[in-house]
Amino acid sequence: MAVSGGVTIADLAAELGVTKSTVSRALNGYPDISEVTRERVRAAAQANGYFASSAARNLKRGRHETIGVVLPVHSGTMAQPFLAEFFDAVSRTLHASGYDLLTATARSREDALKAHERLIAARKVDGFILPRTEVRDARVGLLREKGVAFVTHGRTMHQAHHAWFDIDNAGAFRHVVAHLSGLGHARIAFVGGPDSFNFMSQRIEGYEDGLAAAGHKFDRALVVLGQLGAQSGLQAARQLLDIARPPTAFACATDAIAVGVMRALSERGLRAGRDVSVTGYDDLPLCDFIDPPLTTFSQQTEKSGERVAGMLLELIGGKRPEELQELHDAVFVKRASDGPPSVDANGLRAKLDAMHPKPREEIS
Amino acid sequence: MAVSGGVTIADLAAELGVTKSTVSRALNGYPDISEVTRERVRAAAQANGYFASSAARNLKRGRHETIGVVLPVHSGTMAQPFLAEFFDAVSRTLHASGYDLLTATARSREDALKAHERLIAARKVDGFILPRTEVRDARVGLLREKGVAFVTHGRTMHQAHHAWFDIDNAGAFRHVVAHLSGLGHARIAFVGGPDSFNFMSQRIEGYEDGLAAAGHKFDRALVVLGQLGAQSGLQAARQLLDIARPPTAFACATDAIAVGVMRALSERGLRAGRDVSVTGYDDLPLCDFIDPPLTTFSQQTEKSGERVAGMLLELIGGKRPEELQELHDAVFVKRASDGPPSVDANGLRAKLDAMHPKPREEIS
DNA sequence: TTGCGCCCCGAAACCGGTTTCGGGCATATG
DNA sequence: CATATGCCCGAAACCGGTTTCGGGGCGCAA
Repeated sequence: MAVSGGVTIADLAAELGVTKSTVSRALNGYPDISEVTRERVRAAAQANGYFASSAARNLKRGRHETIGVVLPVHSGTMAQPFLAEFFDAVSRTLHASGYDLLTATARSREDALKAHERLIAARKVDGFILPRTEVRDARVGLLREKGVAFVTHGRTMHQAHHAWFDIDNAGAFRHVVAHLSGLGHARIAFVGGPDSFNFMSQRIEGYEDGLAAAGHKFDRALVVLGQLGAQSGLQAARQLLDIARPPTAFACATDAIAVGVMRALSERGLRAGRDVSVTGYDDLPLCDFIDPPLTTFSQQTEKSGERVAGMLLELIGGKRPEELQELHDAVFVKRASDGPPSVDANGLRAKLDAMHPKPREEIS
Repeated sequence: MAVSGGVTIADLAAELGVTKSTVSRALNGYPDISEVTRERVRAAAQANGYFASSAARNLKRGRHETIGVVLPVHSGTMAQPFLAEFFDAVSRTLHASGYDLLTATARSREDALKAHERLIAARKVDGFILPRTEVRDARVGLLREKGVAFVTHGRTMHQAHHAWFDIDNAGAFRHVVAHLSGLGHARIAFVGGPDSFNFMSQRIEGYEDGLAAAGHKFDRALVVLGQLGAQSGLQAARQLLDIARPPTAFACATDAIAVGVMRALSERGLRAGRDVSVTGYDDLPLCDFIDPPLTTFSQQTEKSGERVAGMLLELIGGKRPEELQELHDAVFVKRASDGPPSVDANGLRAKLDAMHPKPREEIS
């Protein structure tokens, strides 16, 4: 029931009356093979469905034509909403160069490190893609030490010394703060997750820069960092609506968080896009269908996947890491969850107090 | 920059003053090695970070300790909402037996077939997991012909002859129809996707059986099969709300579809859980946070992944496919999008006509 | 003391390719 | 006509393991 032994290069050579070396050279495009022989070999290979055993080839070549990605599944199940698209883009790009994708998952940082070490030791991969970087990321230390090729999806503390692809998270949040400020919001909250993630610290940075650019002063009380999921957004928003001068706009670090925030709003009788503004980030497929449709940012995951994979192939091809560093823009997707504030912070406080809504039952 | 050549078995043998064969046997648990030698070898391997090259080992053994899964990314981007969890479960299970997971993506049936053929020919994998089966699935034909081990996630036309893991989709929809009927609904719609998918045809079947069991007659006009995403649900619901006797309950084949349906309802001034009932299937993480929280089914993707991978390992281990066929139950997750009908079909028609709401702008 | 068997381990073949080295043959050159 | 040159291709080593075969040393019985 295992994979049946296909036709080998020796079989093919015997059938053609030549040696293995001739077959190998013909198929691999070596110049010292006559065109007629090459074509004869090609035809026979095609006819017999011959395909070089990757194990045998890799053994000699020292390459494996496989790249690895171990994806962290801790830190919330909503962690990788666009996973399929990203994989698709990566897979297709690698595929075009004859590479395959080996995936593993890790539930903790230690798991992730062990997974990388094992894959390297077993010589199963030629390089890695590192998704979801953290500011100080142990994986880059390990891979640099081992001398293994890798490109990160997101920058790190050591970004100067490795290949990376990143989205301009800071720019996106500068933009959204400017946007909200332009609509008239003076109290803009940031609802995010752990700032150990590089993308999160960048979004916070963009938020702060945006506030400064708009001439608003930073208020520590308006920043809540919980987890990445909706549950965390729900709790954060409840908390933010209870302060003396509540925010009239919520810049959320992820769409999932935004959905949680919107749920907290409806608990209090508020509606995003009318009473207050809510924005997200990710552009989940469902964003367009929730009520109101969520204003957010699109990551262009497809392009990201293509570039990350492409850059890794170039790196393996010999390009220097310093030449392989790309920053792309997130695109703002305007929908209906934002708008001018109906009242200012004090007015919102009064409105909330006036309603005194009976809180709904807790969401488990 | 490629994976640096690690320590080889020859290095280790030289250091220990024994031959490669001794090292190999010691590490692989052969009985004809003295305990002291075995321990000496183990210690040296540990100390030098020796790990057998998988390419070399596989070349001789004919196994690859890798299993493949090519996932279809056509048919809507929402196709695999629980992908990360599933991968995690599969990956961990395989991992525990020393196997790795090779993934590829396919944008069409032909792509998928080609991907399988290539992986087999290159002898990169020992077996496959086939996600998202179709009723007549070309992949099972190919793999059976090639004699490659595989287990499907979902049954097929040829289920008697291969290993499969499936969720009782029909049972779930029998259950939800009984539930809605018990609440008093007499006109229950089914909003689904292409019935070429095996899970879809099973859900339809369960829906029909449920209607029969409840004593309702099947009405072709209440079944709309579009695509799997929210957009399709939106359109289907619009259409269903326009018929003479509209449904008071919508049993949706996926959560994404249900979200689209709920959007159509709010367009017409209706609210799920109060005016009409809506149910989904998948239990997406966001289901709990949309308004109202969506009643749905959970697939227990983690257990699914573990079993699928486990079954494949057993199959490779020599077990017969006929012994590896498991059907599990989906679990009903009751939330707030369902309830007794406020009016019957005629009443709903009248209500809709009375409201004459100005339709909102189209969702792109 | 010799013979026999058992416990360990060394020697070498082998897996299926790639690559280095070298050589035969035809053609160009002196 | 003899030699140099270049085009093709065969022979064999090699990649890093696994596995088969065989044999040395030692204990034990005859």
